[in-house]
Amino acid sequence: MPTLEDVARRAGVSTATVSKVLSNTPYFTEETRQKVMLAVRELGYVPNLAARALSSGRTHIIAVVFPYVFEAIFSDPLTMRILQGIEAECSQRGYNMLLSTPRLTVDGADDNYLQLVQSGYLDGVIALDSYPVASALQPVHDKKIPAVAIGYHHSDYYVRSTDQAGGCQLMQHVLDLGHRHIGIIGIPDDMHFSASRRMAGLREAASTVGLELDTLPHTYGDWSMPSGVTGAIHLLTKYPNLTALICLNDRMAMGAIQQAHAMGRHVPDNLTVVGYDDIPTAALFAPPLTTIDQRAPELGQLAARMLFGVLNGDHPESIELPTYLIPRQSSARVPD
Amino acid sequence: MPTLEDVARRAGVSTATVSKVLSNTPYFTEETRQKVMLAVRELGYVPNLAARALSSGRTHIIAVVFPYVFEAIFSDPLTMRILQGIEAECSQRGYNMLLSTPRLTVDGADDNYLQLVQSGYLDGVIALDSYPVASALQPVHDKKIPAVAIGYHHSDYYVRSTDQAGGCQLMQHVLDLGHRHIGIIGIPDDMHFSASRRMAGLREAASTVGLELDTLPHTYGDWSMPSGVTGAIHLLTKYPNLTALICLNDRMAMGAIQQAHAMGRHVPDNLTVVGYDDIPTAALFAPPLTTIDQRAPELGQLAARMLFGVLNGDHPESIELPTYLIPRQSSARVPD
DNA sequence: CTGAAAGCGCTTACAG
DNA sequence: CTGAAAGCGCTTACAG
Repeated sequence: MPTLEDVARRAGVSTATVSKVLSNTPYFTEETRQKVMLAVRELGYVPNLAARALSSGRTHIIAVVFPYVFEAIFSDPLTMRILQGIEAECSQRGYNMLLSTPRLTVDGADDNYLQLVQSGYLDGVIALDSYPVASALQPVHDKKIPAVAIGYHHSDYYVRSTDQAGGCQLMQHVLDLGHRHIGIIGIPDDMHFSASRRMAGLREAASTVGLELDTLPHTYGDWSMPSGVTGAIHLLTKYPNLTALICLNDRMAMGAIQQAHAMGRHVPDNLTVVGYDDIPTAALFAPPLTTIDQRAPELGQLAARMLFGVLNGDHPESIELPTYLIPRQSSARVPD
Repeated sequence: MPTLEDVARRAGVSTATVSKVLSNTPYFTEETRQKVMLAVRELGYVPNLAARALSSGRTHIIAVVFPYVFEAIFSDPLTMRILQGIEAECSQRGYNMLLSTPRLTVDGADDNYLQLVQSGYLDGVIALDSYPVASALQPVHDKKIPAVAIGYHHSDYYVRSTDQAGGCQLMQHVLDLGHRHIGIIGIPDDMHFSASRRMAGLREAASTVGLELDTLPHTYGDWSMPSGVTGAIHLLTKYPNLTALICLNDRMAMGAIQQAHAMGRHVPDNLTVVGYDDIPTAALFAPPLTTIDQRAPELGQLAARMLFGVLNGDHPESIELPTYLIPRQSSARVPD
């Protein structure tokens, strides 16, 4: 492979000149620039990024950190849509995206991840930071690498969805349809910040009609569809008079609906089931799911944009994205 | 950050010694090793990967290349499951995964991608290489970077699914149920190798009962669920006597089923619809989808394992993974 | 506007 | 078994 030096020799200038021309420093005669660019083209020169990284301290690599906690993140459509938003922004800016999926426990992240963070490979980090168990960004902050959190851990820069407002909208919708016998399929307490905020939203809305959330039948899942099945079995068996099920994400809602049908309940005539996230399948499920859109791709894109801002020395404002109720056919008025 | 030199000074040895101890070269007294490791720990030393990359020529980064052709790859569950398989293997081996999503056209891949490939950042590449329009691996091969293809373009090392056999199984299943009025929702010719192989499989099985595939009603989609809806509208309107629809992937099949229901056809009593891929939602759809399992995570994992083999100087055998028919409730005997 | 030279932090023959 | 020294391919003050 041709090096900077080869280019310099061919163009009849110094390596310093080539380097500066290539990095678009001003103050060069048009003639010099031409000579250099010609040599670059003739030689098919491409800079060696490792060398550039070592001498400049910038790698043009950012890490996207999606910790493993509950289960395979790759089967979570929501995560993937966030990733999509980040990717769009990175590829446009010519940054490379290192996908890191550390295992996160109370002891922190795994060693591979820690090594990566300290390796000097990363110009910046975007992390899903929603697990109270530990902050994926802690080691990143320690190393003073520019970072933006998607979530609730402490971080100078973050984007997040207004989860509480979303929970509120969801409960309000169910209440507006006249339901009072409502079951909840949630996430174990203190396992997930967003889930806790959504619960807080449910509680807030419930209290406006004098309903105490903690008195409602509830059970826990792990975001997966099978856990929605299990949750529905539990709730519908023990509390057959329930007329509505609120699930903290769409996949659990889809599992719950499937199970409800298997148990002879018809959604929505006989049972209202609502979800959260508006993943792509939600609209296409039978019946189409009433849910909350939290604009996942936008979340990712804004996080990336914010990181690039920080990388440029800006101090962007952190962002809270609003949520939107998407009423579809899985919810209906309570039967008389 | 402490450097190798700091460690050497503290341990009272040379940098060469530290470097060799850390890379597990043999021939060191236990005492030396101890001294070095102690200094490493005391200083919290972590190697600078850019420096290591520059001097050793190895970056410990592999690129996972998923080209954009049809649409957002991140909403394709199949792609995500392949990624999951690759990730599992990489994280176990301590390799970092750079996710690259070039735009692929007849003119080849975009410049960012080309630059990346030539940058010296990549120890190896795994690429989805199924688009006849261009090989994502061409520039990688040109640069002589170790690579494995998931797909059909020419490559020394590849993994792929036996798509033709899968197509065959699928058609056979439909024929076994007595269907002869069969519509096909496929992919435009020569747009996707796997799709073409699956079609070849359909043709092969059809011919065993004297059915000529090209005489069957067919239409094209783009893998997406909405394109399955459109395809079903077209086919069911123009050929109301169809008793079965074969779709080349699950998402189009789900779209088709939804549309069939909207048009008053009942699946499977009144219409059989089958898909391909066995994505996670397939089992949970209403009705659960009859489909072909092509073991996507395994595909990814084997590709990664193969790449690491090549990186170690092996010459692993390329692999074809078998497919499995998964009969569920979206297919049934043709009504009398 | 351009260049000489040091330096980024490692690894790797080569000696001993 | 250990070390001195060159070299990987860039960038960046510093001079001029």
